[in-house]
Amino acid sequence: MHTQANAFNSDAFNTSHNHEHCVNAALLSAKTLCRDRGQRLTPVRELVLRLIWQSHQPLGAYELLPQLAEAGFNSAPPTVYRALDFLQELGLIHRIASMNAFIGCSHPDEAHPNAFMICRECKSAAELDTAELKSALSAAAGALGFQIEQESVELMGLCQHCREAAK
Amino acid sequence: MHTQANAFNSDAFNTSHNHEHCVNAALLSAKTLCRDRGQRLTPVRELVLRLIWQSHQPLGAYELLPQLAEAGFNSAPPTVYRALDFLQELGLIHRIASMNAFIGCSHPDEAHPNAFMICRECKSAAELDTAELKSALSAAAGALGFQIEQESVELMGLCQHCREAAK
DNA sequence: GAATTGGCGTTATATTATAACAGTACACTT
DNA sequence: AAGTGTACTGTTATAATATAACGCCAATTC
Ligand SMILES: [Zn+2]
Ligand SMILES: [Zn+2]
Ligand SMILES: [Zn+2]
Ligand SMILES: [Zn+2]
Repeated sequence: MHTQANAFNSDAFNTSHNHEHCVNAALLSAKTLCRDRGQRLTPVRELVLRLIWQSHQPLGAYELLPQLAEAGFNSAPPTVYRALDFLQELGLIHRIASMNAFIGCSHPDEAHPNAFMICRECKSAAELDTAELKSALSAAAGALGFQIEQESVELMGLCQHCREAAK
Repeated sequence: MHTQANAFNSDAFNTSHNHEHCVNAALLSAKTLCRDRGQRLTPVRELVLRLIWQSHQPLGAYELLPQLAEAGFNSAPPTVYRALDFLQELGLIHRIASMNAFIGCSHPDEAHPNAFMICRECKSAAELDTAELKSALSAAAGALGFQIEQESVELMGLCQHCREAAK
């Protein structure tokens, strides 16, 4: 079963759901967010967002290009990077620095750290719930006088699914 | 004052010390570690390690090339990347993915997560003490059935030094 | 000292990302 | 509706980061 509520619960590792629902919910939410902020979710941007959301695995910019071409858009790097920058600035996607790849944000309306679990087996990535994590980070850094402005947490490992499959 | 003990206390933000001591201690420690593991700290590798340690700021591979050339080594990318890979595998340096850059490890003898604070002002980076952090991460990820194998934490912000200077 | 291994030099190329400028669509004013 | 400015996109070129592949030499092993 799959409700809008859990479309945003970061459970990308559970692949046994109708992911099209997630994608549609994310697009709807993105449209609202853009309207609220006076930004335009143009066709290229919307397509890029859809393509990224369709994948549970972070996608590289150059993986998107052929799909843009297929949809009749210009498929030169600047096109996709511009869309990615826009989506990132609005908090609709995150960049996974260790992979040079991008993935949809599961709760773009609230400010939160960039924190992901990435499965080495299925390559899926899911956002980490970060209320407690954030305070642990602040405490650790604050003890050394460091004031955090932006977090990036990327945890590599095995998701539950792949762990069970490996047994 | 500056003892070997605090050469490894991660306080890269405190620039008011004789950093040459840190560098020498790191090189000495690297030599021991290599000998123990039957690895060779060749001249190129040693120079790369020294260059990286000399900087409190993470250095990119291509920043090292001219300095290798100056020292009479080949200065093509593969040379420096091979040295960097070697040093990384031995845990002597860390890669900061969000910056495509490398920095010396302040405690290469003990296994630990890749966790850094990076100052946006002075660009210095310092390792985070991670005993508690690690358990916070494991707890957060474990609650979702994710088994962490490798951590990467990169915190951007302002170090104490720059924070005080900004007042 | 022959064979094997590991490290380096070298050339070429892959991958990721941005600069710069021209044209086009949209939003806003009048 | 026409004019005007702005934001978005197309296009070409190039920068920045990283790796593949191969051959040579030096060290280690047998
Ligand atoms: Zn998010
Ligand atoms: Zn998995
Ligand atoms: Zn370290
Ligand atoms: Zn600073």
